[in-house]
Amino acid sequence: MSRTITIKDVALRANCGVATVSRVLNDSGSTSPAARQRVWDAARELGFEFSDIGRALQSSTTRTIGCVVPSLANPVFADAVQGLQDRLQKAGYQLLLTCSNYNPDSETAAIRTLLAKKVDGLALTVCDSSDSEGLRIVGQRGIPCCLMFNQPTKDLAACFVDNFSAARSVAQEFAAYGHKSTGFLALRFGSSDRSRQRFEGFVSGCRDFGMAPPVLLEIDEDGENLSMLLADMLSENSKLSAIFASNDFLALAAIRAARQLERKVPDDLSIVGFDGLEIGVMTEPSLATIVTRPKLMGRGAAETVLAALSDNPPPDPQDQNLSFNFRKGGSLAAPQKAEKNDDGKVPASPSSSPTLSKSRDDKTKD
Amino acid sequence: MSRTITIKDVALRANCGVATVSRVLNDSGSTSPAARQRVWDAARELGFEFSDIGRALQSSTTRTIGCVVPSLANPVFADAVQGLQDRLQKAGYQLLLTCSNYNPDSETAAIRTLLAKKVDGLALTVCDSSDSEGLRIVGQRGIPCCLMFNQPTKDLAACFVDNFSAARSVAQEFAAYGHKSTGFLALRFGSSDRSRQRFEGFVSGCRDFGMAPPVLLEIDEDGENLSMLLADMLSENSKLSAIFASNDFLALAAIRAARQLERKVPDDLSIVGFDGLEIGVMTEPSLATIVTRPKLMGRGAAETVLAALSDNPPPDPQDQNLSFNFRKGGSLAAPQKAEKNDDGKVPASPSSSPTLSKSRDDKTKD
DNA sequence: AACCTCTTTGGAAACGTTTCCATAGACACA
DNA sequence: TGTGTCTATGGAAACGTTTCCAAAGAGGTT
Repeated sequence: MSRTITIKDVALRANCGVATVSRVLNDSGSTSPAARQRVWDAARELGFEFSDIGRALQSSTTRTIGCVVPSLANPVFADAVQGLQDRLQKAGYQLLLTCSNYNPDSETAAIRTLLAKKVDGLALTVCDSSDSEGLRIVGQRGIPCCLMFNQPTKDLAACFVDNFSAARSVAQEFAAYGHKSTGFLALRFGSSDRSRQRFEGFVSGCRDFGMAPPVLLEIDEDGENLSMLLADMLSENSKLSAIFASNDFLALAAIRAARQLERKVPDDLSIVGFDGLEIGVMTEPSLATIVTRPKLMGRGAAETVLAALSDNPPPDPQDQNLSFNFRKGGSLAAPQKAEKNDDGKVPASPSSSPTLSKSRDDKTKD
Repeated sequence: MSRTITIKDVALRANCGVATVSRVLNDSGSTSPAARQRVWDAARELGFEFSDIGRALQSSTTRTIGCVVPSLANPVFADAVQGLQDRLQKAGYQLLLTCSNYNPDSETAAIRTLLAKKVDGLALTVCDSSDSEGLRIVGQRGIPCCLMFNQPTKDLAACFVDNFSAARSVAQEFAAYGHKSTGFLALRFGSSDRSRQRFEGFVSGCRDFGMAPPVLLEIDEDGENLSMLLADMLSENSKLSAIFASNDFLALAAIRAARQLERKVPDDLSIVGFDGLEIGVMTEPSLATIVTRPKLMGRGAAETVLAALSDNPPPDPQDQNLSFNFRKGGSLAAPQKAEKNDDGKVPASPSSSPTLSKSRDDKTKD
């Protein structure tokens, strides 16, 4: 196993000093044609490649950007990372990637590690941007950093959607369809401030558009026994006719759970998600949702960080607040007013009947 | 903006040599309690953190693994990366991630860059493992490396599924349903050897199970105007009743395209995918496909590389050849316009339940 | 021939670690 | 007191670059 070839070896073979080798290979400083030729030959013959470690040490720059996202399993984050990496690559930067698994502690640890690795900048999605140990450290280090999905903070830029407003508009849609009693299916607020902001926006919307305050169901990321929790929620709130889930994955899981409970979507229960995953239009029923642009968030974060690194003015903060759209879908409809008002409780038959129904219809088109 | 704190600053403040600081903070060598205390205090007061660059240079180890995948937009790769990163993180390694966008040249460039960054190991999905410049370089460098999705090569381990056999089994399914004339929808072979292997397996299966050689439609990754291409394909091959797509994304796109062409799936056209994306069970029709375990591939690759790094024996190569299953789905049925089979038999739906188009989901979760 | 200027060059310092090595002091034992 | 064994310590080298600086030589102008 041959020792790794350094600039010194090249210098030796080319019969010159290391400084000359560096100058030739980096095309900097002035060098004679003869020397250039000798160095090139030597480098080629030895199969020399620069070591970025030596370079990094000397230049205190790694051309590396750190990234922390909750998970790659959710396409929303995968897309953002893709956008981020595309843009960074074009600018000659590499991506150091870590997943926090929605855990604030791993998040902090991850950020620490990235800083120790001397990344030149950071693009982060944190559990809670308003209270993050990691962000605090980043702040005092003064290293270029852009948030993704999180709202911006006092000192940190962000590429994001206005969760509050978007969630509010979902309430408006529900109201327009005639729903009165709704629920919010949330990722634990501790692991996703987006979830909390959406809840708050939704609550605000429910109030303003004349609906009852939504029932809150906070669940873990893994979506463990969502079906049972949902059953409880529904049986305890017999009039509940619509659910807003804090992301599309949860919404899809809720549809599945509802099916197991023999609640028809959207006839018995309307469901709306958040994110606008592509797949939502191919499911049955198709998923009504807030459409966002994760890839743009990634790219935007890259732009922001790159700008900071080259001392350019940051992109217009206005442009970083990405727009959203509501997408209609088969999972949202008017409530069927079959049931009685107050006392007529719907006999919920929870886990006792695990049998799958043959859902008829099939003809609902999207 | 304060200069970055080094071990020297700590030494100065703690009134000792740098060697002592290093020993204390790394808990190596022997040190007096008094010195320990002074160093700890100094380090805390200065907010000292080690620089991994200095360490890397000196130890010629970066605790960093490089990864190249075609794209993160396909959940198959996102999952694999997630599995990879999870495992690596546990072992204290970071992930340097690059996407090749299915382009052999970017792939090579990416590998070069990662090597320059002195990654300790690599986990790669390459366009064509049998002919890859990047792999050649990796080979001569002798750096620990494991492929993902690609079949293993003479000198490189891999976590993979046997594409040939899996594709063959799809042919078998088609034949069992009574299809005679089929097509294969492929990613350009130049950008995905998986696609080629699946095609070959499918061809082999078609031959052995008494079907005509499949019509091949090779398309670009972006799936540009698939609808038109598919239209041509179908009009030129009027008897074609089933299509095998080289991945689920393509299959889903094909279903959409078929819908635009007013060809009903599966009545007019059966479609089967490859990968087993979760979402396939929630679409309408649900997607028949080969189910694989991308996350396991990622984890397996991590295990392999980590083993090599710690001089442990590599995991049993047997275990790295991951199993696959065929998943039934609404997108696959017997050809409808029973142009009578040559032998006059009515094609019977194979296996248990002949019911069409109901996703029997839920139990397939792995 | 003396003096400038300009190009080309190599030595050496610096970047932040770890670790080898030599030394100094402490202590025990004869 | 001399000798030997330990522990604790700091200086310095090494890792692979880049870049500052001084010097050497070429060539031109007086």
